[in-house]
Amino acid sequence: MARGPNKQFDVDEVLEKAINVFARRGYEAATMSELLTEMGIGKKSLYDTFGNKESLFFKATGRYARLTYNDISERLNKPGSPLQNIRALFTHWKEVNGKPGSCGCLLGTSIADFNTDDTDVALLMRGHLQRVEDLYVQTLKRAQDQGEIAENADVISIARMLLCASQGMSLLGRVMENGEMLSGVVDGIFTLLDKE
Amino acid sequence: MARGPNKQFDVDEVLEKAINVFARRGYEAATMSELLTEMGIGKKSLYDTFGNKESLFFKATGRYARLTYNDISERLNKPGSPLQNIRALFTHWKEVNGKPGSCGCLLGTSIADFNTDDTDVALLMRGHLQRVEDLYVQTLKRAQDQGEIAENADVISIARMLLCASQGMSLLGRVMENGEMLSGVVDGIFTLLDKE
DNA sequence: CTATACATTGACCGATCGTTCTAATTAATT
DNA sequence: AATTAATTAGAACGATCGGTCAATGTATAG
Repeated sequence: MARGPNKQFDVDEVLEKAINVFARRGYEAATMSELLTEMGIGKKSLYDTFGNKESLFFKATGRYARLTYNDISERLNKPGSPLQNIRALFTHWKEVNGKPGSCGCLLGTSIADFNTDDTDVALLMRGHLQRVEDLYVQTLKRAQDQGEIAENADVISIARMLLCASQGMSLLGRVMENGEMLSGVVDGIFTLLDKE
Repeated sequence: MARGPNKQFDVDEVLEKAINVFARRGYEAATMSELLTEMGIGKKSLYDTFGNKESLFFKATGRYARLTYNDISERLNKPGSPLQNIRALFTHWKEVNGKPGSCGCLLGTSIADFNTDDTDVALLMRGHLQRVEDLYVQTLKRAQDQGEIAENADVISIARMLLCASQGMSLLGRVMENGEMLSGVVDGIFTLLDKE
């Protein structure tokens, strides 16, 4: 009950909790009561700090996109084989999304859930997807330089296929109870990609 | 205002309208008023015929799954090259999902939106995905028989990859305004698959 | 010490949600 | 002609939604 002139909670920390709720329940289904309980802060604090629900969602997706991009970037830019880095990334996602109760990618589920007509959220998502696509392109080009895939391979198309598959994986992970399906997906991609 | 003892509307026809609303807005965001307006029937008729919102959604997804399965089956079982049939199917989806304002696959968006914890809807979705996977497997096996892909190719994994990619496509189609991205996805898949 | 900024709880708001129900109406059946 | 099944519009329901506000308390800054 009242803690003085400094915020008594870490903004990023409670935003992380909000991300979890939105990812698990979806934008519409997530109620403010749920968010409040999970975030563990007062109603007034929430509205003062994050604005209304849509604004909170925008901040949550923004943070999620930033963190996700950094994570992908780090994993793809590890030293060694670029192609193996891609494979390791997808294997990582297979494990994360294959767990029972996995919620998938907040951005992916939000594309389906949030009305993306022409709001800021839609722009945020397009920008994120574009940047991740670029990460794949750069990595695939390095794979070309190292002779891992064919010189004349269409890296942009392959990058887009990877982007698409990653979203599909997080979606399928939500509904399939065992990770078997996702293992197959990754195998399917790389039995093909390894032949390049 | 009152039309006698026979239903004055075609059940499947208004269910089709409901499918559109759910696909466009998502389960939670779609309100009964919206559904009523779009379906063009009275409130009592709706509740008498379809039960409550969840039951209506279940019937809508059921019909959608059935129609989708039949469409896929028909396209994959056309005479000629099985591999080309798969490619034609994905090219078709590229065009459908690439259109501005496309809503994507009702089942895909519902996976993200509807709470799939352990309801009938989740079972319906798993069953549908499994059946479509089987369609791909059968088609890929025929492609093997005809020497279109390698004898030792892991057709189950490739089938799962295709299933995953198709869901990713319908998701990306919702948020990307131009079909360029999806064209790349299809090209990416088949530049790889053609090498098998 | 005083003032200020931030916190908390909880009551409260109007709007809308999904749903039920009543009343009136119509057309086919018997 | 009477009955029955299906329709419609619309009133009304309690619940819950997102959001606001007032009252109160507390730690820091000057």
